[in-house]
Amino acid sequence: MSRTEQNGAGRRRPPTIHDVAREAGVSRGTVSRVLNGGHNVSPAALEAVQSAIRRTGYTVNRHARSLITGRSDSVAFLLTEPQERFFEDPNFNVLLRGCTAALAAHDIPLLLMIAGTEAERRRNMRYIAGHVDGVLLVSSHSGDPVAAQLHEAGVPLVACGKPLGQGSRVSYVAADDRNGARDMVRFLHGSGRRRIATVTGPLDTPGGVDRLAGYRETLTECGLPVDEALIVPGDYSRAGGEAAAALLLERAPDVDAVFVASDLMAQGVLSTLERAGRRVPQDVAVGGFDDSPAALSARPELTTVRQPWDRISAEMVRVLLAQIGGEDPAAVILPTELVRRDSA
Amino acid sequence: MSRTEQNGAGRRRPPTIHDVAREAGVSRGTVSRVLNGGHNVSPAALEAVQSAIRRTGYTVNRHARSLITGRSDSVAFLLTEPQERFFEDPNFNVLLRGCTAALAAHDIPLLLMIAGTEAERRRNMRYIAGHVDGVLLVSSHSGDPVAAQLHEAGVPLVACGKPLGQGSRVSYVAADDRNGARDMVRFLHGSGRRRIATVTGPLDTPGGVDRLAGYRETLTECGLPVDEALIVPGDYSRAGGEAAAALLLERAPDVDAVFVASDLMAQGVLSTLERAGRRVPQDVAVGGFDDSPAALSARPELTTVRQPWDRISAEMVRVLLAQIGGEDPAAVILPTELVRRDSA
DNA sequence: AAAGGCGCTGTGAGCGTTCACAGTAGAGAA
DNA sequence: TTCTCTACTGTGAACGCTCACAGCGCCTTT
Repeated sequence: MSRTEQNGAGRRRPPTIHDVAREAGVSRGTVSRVLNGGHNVSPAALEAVQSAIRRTGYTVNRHARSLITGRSDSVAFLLTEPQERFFEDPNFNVLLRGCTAALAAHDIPLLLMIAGTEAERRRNMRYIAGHVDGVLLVSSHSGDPVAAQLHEAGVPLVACGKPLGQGSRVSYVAADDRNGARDMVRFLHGSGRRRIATVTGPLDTPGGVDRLAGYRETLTECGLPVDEALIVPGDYSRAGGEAAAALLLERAPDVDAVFVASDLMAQGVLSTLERAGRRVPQDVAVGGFDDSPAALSARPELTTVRQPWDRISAEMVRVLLAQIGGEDPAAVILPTELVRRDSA
Repeated sequence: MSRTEQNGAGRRRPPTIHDVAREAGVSRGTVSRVLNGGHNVSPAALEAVQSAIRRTGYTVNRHARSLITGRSDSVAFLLTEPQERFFEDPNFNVLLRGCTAALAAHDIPLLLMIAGTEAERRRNMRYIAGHVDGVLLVSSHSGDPVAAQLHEAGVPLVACGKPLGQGSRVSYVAADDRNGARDMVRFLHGSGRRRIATVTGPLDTPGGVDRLAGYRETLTECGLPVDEALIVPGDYSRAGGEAAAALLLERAPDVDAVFVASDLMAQGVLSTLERAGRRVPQDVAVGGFDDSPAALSARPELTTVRQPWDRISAEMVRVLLAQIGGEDPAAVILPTELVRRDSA
């Protein structure tokens, strides 16, 4: 009966550190020490407290703890992309999942915040300052002032992808876009292609810039001329890929390979090429970038450059936690990998 | 100089309710009343406090508030699907975005928790009890005990999709799967198809069961026999769709339409059909379900049944907040809509 | 034998709020 | 005038935790 009243549907107030202390026959202080690493606690007391915790089903009240420590033991995942891209891009799923899991291993919950509109951005900024220990930032457009604002406010911060524009020392983790692009172009060249075009990403994103740079360099390196007619701007979207391919076919009908800066755009390119009667890969080879699920759902399946999203998320969390712990900002660049399938 | 020290990079401790009270020339109590609705506060005091808040840049310390109120003013989005589905299914993005936005409007942050493994599940359960005001649950498999556990623990809870199996009164929001399926089958029949097959979802999910039920009913209603050879089980994955279609062609080569219980599976069906030399929609009409981005990236573009994800997320949040506010659990079923494209 | 150090323990204070209560002043009713 | 009621205001006491400090034995050293 009293048991039922304590644990049953009655929703009794949860046990506190006092209850545990009484149950274990020690003081609050000792329980607290056990909770925070167990230093300077005798083996007997340690055992007594741990057993009492188990018996009472005690869980630390994080609000009370945060109130005094000033830490919140939580982290925000902040997305400042316009929402469309979030929907379309399957990479975010992987990234989000990875970050959640990596944080969970440290018992740190992830707060998801999306700042599409200006109002949302303001709200999130207000929330973050003082309510969150650090921020995992996903925002590639250089016009985005969020990174600078957070950095200035002294909030520990790790960006996914190199924050373009500002020279300020903010941490980031990124795939090696430039070398990934080089691998792909080198591969296309190696398979005999000579009129290699590219559909770029937005040129106000580091990915867009670096992949294009890799493309240019490799062409020169291979002794091919860099023909500006073969360089078509894209926006990472499927529709953008379709339009870019149409423009490309018009400007350079003799194209025999396209390096597309994202898989989603590559899908669009494939679709335009098909409608134009070009066979892939026989007439035109198509190389993507990301190795997202879109690469597998494309027909033919995409030869692409794999971004190591699992490692990226793990590194982002590692760097962020280190920074929260007082270490200096850091930049991490992770290698990509060429994945051969059917489109090139 | 003193200003700089207070607001600059020095990271002074943030203003508290005391600072605001002093600045406004009132007491803590009055400031608190302003913060919580402003009842029983004179216009003069209200104005003074609001101005003081603006001048000091005060933000309420949610930890302190939570400590005394017992509320956390946060909500968990709990995903107990095995991770693969989360990655593949573009619907989750829309749902997640919708929930985040709807909660943000109430200034409530969303904690993302993923419980793929048993360890993760235990950790999350421990966290949820006492740290979160309510849970938005995404988990369709009936074997999942999480819903029951949470409900028993008295945690306000809204499931996405009807929790199968347990009769317990837990809130949920779902699309009208049965009627959606009926609309599609009726449409296929109306366009002259007579050998209408179906690839089902997993039959331990409510969506799988109800869509199949709608299929069966409508066939009978249209005076068509229900041929068990035309009913092939699927698993909501693209690969599952490919396999199901292969099996179907073997069992019933004369099939002239397929109602597929998800767009992703429909992509797989399309791909198998193409390889088998069947033209879509001329030889075989294909209808999907979800109207996810996958429907648009399919070739031909999928005729499908649109699930109102934006409304689903909004309703989930509404029902959850109502329940946190003390109202009774509720079930909400939202209508679907047939979207005509090229595959049927 | 006294002094010093070390390992362990308990205690008080305080983190920033909200809530219940008590108190004040002014308006209206008797 | 006096009383009551209402609208507003201020004050102490929590909420559950961590942290700094002081105290107490006990072992080692001089």
